[in-house]
Amino acid sequence: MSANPLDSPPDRRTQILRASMICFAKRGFHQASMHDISAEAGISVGLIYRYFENKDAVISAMADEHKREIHDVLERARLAPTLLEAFEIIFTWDCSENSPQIVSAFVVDLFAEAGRNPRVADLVRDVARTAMEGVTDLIARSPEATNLPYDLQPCEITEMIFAVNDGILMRDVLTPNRTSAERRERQTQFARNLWRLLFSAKPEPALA
Amino acid sequence: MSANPLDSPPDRRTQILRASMICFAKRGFHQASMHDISAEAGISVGLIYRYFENKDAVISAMADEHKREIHDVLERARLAPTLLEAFEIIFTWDCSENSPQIVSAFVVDLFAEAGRNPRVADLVRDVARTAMEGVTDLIARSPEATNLPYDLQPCEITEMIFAVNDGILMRDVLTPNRTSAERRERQTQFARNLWRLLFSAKPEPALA
Amino acid sequence: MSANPLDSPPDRRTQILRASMICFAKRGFHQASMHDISAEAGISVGLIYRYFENKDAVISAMADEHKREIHDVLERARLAPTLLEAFEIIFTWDCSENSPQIVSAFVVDLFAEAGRNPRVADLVRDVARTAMEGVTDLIARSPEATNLPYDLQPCEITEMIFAVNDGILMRDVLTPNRTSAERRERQTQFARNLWRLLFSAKPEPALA
Amino acid sequence: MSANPLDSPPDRRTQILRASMICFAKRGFHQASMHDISAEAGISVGLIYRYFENKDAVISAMADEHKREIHDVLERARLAPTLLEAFEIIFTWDCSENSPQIVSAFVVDLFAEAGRNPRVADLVRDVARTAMEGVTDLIARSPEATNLPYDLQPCEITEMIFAVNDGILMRDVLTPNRTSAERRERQTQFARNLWRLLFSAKPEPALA
DNA sequence: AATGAATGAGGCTTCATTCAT
DNA sequence: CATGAATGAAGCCTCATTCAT
Repeated sequence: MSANPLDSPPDRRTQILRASMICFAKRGFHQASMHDISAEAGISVGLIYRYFENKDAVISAMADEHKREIHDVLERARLAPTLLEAFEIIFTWDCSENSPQIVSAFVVDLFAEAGRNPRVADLVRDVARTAMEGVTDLIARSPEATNLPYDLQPCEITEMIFAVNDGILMRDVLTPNRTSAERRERQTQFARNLWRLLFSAKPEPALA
Repeated sequence: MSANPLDSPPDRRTQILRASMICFAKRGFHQASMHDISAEAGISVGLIYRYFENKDAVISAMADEHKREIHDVLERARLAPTLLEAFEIIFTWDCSENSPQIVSAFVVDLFAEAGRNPRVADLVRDVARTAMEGVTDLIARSPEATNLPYDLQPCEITEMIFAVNDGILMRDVLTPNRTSAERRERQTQFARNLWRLLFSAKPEPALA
Repeated sequence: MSANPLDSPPDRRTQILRASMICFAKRGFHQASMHDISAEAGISVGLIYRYFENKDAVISAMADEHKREIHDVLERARLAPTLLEAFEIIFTWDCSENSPQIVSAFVVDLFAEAGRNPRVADLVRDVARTAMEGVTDLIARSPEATNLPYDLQPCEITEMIFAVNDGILMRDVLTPNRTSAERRERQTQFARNLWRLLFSAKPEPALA
Repeated sequence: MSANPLDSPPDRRTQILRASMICFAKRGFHQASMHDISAEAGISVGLIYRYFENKDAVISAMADEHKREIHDVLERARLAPTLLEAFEIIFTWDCSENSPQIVSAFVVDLFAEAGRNPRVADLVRDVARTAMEGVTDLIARSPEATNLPYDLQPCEITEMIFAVNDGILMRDVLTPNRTSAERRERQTQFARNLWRLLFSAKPEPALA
């Protein structure tokens, strides 16, 4: 087809996973057919099976991708100069893509699938655990958290953060028309509000 | 089977919806077959079609049930003597059933479905809007919220509450073995922590 | 379709197995598609799965039918007045059907399948063992066999009989155009020849 | 892979056919995939198509091989000093290979295939006819058969021989664990027994 | 009101075959 | 000569839905 070495073996796996993400977000794991995926990827159905053993393997690979992405986000959050900025990175992790609603739809489906498919459940649990450990550590090492408000345990704070974060994501499937920028703006606001509630003794004068 | 007029048509609709809830939680909307539901309900497949036009109608009816349940919860929350107690009612609304993991699995799937099925999306959005209005009103009328912390808007507070609430629920699918009591305990704690963050200038001396 | 109680529930299982026999003989177990079978039976594909778990189960059921048929043949042979007549019954067991080539094609495929499918192999082995025990017993109790020729063991005689019988059947797939009567005639001749070789000290004056 | 001219094209056809024999015996003609064959032969799928037009051509070529082998066996039988030895050669033709069960599984499948594939049927029929002519001739020219027992025609004797021979082979698929030596021993015994029944007026004193 | 046999479209997967390299 | 990525038709099986009883 093309002799361009840049796309010659266009990394089929990635190509298929990208198409799968779109289809899964649009129709759900089990409503998306292998034909949907192949059409979205612009390849034949059979070719998918050269790269994935079966449909479940595609789902698992997507979960793996998700895991990797969350790890990247955590890494970036760790490098942030302030805890507030780390919060902002974490709360907007799904807004870098062109179509953020794809990410939220996918993740909600991923959790739904985790409720039934043990292989997926293990993966998602693993992601959740690692992410929480990372954030707990982040907080523990940050100056803002030297004297935590009230008697909240660090892990309680982390749980609160992730609950808010996942709750936003879950509700996002209800407003699919928000642009990436709007979403980012909104989620940044959540990050700041939560940060203030948690670490700020007094209201900030002028942040937003 | 039975000619006993007391249980003869024991509200078939409810019977079917109850069975559907179990099947949907166990396998997901689209993985649960009509046969699964009929078997769980102990009736024949054909009978379901006498009460519901098709499978989608069952899903919509379940969403309706959910709407009604959330309305009940809000009503109970409205009657609570204090805002903290209202919080506790809201945060533990899914813990009254015998098998709370059924509720969380169902709701996560409901949101996932809302991302694709406009009919379901409208319903869930409507539930969400009504619930948020109710809670915003609850807060506005409560003495604790006379002077809100920082510069948070009432609707921002409500969004935070629902984000936390939905986030907990979403993550609950990962820990299916928690008992109803454990879940209730945990979610009550979230309610209290969030309440303190939002409305308490100082740490409470002895609440738990 | 029909209110005739004789065919009202036309014993779907039997109907499916009869169609399967035809399809399997015509195309082989694995070349015959479920669609072929359903078309031959005049029903839909899905209906087959109400009576058989999957295609393998159909094959196994056919093997079971075969087992039952062989048992019947043995029973009839046991009741025969003379050993020669028993031989004739055994050697022509596959000639009662309208289309005897169907039986031979099926059985050869059954043995081929037995070479790979352990479940089928067990069944066929079981049939073979039972049949040989029956024939060995038949011979042992027959007057013709009081003094066996040479030093042949009863089981060696039985093995010879079954080898000849199966060999005829195997070669029959090469001459599919023989009528049932021709086949019966031919196989009867084999029975008589083998009987004479085994039990007759001298040539029979006028049998054929 | 290798530039060594000695093994570079190590008679690809033979290599492919040898691999096919193994795969066909193991899984049957139609269950064995071209990929199975290529893997067994240690080459790529595409290469098979350089030597064979399609899968059917491989099957036909295997049938051809079979024909050639049977011709060889007949030739060797013809050169045997006595008819009994000729019998023994014929009855053990499939025992020279390392894995005799491969041969029997293959031949049973070949006959099954002959029942459907006319091209294969013609080939197998041709083999059968030639072989029978050869053996009939062998018997006609042998001193043992000067005065045949009873009133058996030479061709009837030949048919009996081949029936026994094929019957043994067919049943062999049920006992796949016999060694080559055991199989040879057993089939030699059949040869002797049949020989005695056919040509020996009296039991042999001490042959086995 | 209730059953469950029956249908057939559609999903997942395999595999013979081709072809660019 | 040799590879193996790619295709797409076809096979097995499921399941929402209907309908005669």
